[in-house]
Amino acid sequence: MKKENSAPTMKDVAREAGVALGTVSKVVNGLPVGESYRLRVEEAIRKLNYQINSYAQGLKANKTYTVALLIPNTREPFFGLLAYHINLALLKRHYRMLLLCTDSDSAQEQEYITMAQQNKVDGIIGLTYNPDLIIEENTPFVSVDRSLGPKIPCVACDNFAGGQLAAEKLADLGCRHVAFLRAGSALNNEPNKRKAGFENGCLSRSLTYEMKIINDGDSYEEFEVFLKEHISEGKLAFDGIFCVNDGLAHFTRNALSRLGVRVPQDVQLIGFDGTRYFGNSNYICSTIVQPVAEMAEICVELLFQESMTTKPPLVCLPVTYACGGTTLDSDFAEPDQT
Amino acid sequence: MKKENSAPTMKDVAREAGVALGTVSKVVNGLPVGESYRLRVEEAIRKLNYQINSYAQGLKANKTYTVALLIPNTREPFFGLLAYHINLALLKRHYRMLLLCTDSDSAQEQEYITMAQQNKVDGIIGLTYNPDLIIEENTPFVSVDRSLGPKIPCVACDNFAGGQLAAEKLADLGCRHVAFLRAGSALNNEPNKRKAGFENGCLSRSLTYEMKIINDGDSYEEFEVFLKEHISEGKLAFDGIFCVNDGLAHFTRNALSRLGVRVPQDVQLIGFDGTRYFGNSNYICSTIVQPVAEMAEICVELLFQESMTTKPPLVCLPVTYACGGTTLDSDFAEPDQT
DNA sequence: TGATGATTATGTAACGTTTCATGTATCTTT
DNA sequence: AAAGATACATGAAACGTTACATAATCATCA
Repeated sequence: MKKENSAPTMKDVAREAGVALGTVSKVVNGLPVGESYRLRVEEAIRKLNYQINSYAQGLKANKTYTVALLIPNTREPFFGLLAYHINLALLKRHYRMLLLCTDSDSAQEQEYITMAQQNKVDGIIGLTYNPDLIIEENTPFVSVDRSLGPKIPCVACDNFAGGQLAAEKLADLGCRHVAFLRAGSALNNEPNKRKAGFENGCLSRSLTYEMKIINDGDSYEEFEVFLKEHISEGKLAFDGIFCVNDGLAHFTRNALSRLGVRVPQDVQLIGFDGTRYFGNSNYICSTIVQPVAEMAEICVELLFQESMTTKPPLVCLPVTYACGGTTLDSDFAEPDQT
Repeated sequence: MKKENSAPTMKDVAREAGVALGTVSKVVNGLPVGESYRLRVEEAIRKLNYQINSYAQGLKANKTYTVALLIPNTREPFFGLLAYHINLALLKRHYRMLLLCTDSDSAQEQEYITMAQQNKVDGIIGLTYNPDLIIEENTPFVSVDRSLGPKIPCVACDNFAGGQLAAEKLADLGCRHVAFLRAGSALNNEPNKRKAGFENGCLSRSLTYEMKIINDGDSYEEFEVFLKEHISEGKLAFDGIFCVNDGLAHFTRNALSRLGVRVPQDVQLIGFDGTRYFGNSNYICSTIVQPVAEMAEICVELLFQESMTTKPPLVCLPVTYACGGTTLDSDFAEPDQT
């Protein structure tokens, strides 16, 4: 009767049930308690609609069952996909996830890392391309898609093999002269690996290729100009194009449509990432699929792994190819994982 | 010297600075404190690298500066976009966001609502199509895109006007006979409004139209069959198509490509949602754009608005049209907001 | 029956904050 | 110079939980 509108506490439950505070705690935590006591406490919990206060719990235990995810955004499909799978992997283990979209801003990233520490999160998973970020010593940290030095484990897909696979697929589909398009920060070394793998694949399959690479801040229009320059008498010089990610592939598809080039009839297009529109089908484009669900699982496992010594500095996962309507595949086989 | 590896507390700072506990608290919270004291405390904070423990703070204040977002996933572009903007709106106000992906599972949704209460979040923003969800009384709740009864405020875009706008745009672009495609749960009444608006627009602009509507669980293949049935002598019966969302529009585009129908040359395609691949350009398709950033802002404002009486039961925001390469627009004007 | 031991409930201290009543020092005022 | 007013530092109590030392209960056996 003392408190009017605030939520009931263990003390209230104890009074209601006529038992001691510690007994309620034991019941709530499933520790051994006499049967008659347990029943009375459970009855009182129901009656008062008691909910445990996990912040008091966290204060006492110095453990919060919360992990922070630092990611540029959830708006670009690949990031959204990754955030989703990391969220699932954490919730499965009864961990909560704090989302912190950084917009790839270094200052924001640093601020949010501090914020995460203040929240006493049990760990941080970060997707950041900022090389000189100060990572907290005593908070476990796992990096995704970008190596941040030998002390911090990194989870990524096999970007080199992915580039190679793209070249091989284009060769299998009958291409002879192909193009590689790439945009994005030079700081990020992953696209470089895709490029290297692609070049390697072209060489081994005797494909000739050209490249168009633009820097941060440059306009995508340059790609359209590049493509237009390679059209003569209504015909594109390439019969295959590999784009460094699905977003660029999508842009390229629209550009080709504007230029009157048909996809996949005139030119076949492969992207990278494996982003989709729905659950189990409908890839944005034919693409090299990153095993995002597995990457998320491994991130979480690595984060909770105690001994630093056994943590590998880099986990590199295999990629697969999937048809998404921008290539002339006869098989429309869908890979198993989302 | 007492504690070896645990983080420094206010008590440690007070001892280091030679002041009282309460003084440290005031300095940390920016309350008035004598200049000499402030300097000593700030020095001690730096020296010990003190970080406030926000869980102890939350316990004391019964306020956590945390909001939970319940959303089916962040993988589908529209949800990812919404999550991103809500995250931004909360972080801007120095609130943290707990992400809870529900996969539209009612049991999960209920479980996560309970979880959110236990975390003593200051409010919940939910995107759920579950009509019989038990919403906690004392935790502020705002619904997005779906009305959950008169007691819970809902934020949505003007779906009726959006459908109407789609019809008008197709008419402006020279279409005469168009189609409406729709999939998804019948529980969700928003697509129904889009349909009603579209029909209304077709009537007022003298467009003839056909519809293909499939139910939950039905295969998207049915749309492809429908389209195939409306092709005779290589020509599609429609010169314009309106899809209930961008995902379906994307599927339709691929299906048309398989059927040898060119987009936008042979048929113009408009989706709904305004999802993109990059920040400020590159819509997935020509589309009716939901003002997601504004919706997010209003959700957060409504959540923190004290008096229930002034809370409107439904906030309905205006939509715009944007070209995304699947229509024959002469103007490529981009709307202002992301 | 009374002592012994096993079992289990009890109640207090502690986690790191904030708040508030108390006390001390400095400054005005006449 | 003394007294009242002001300003501000102090330290204890409280938030809701867990853990541990203590106490109470009960059954067993000599």
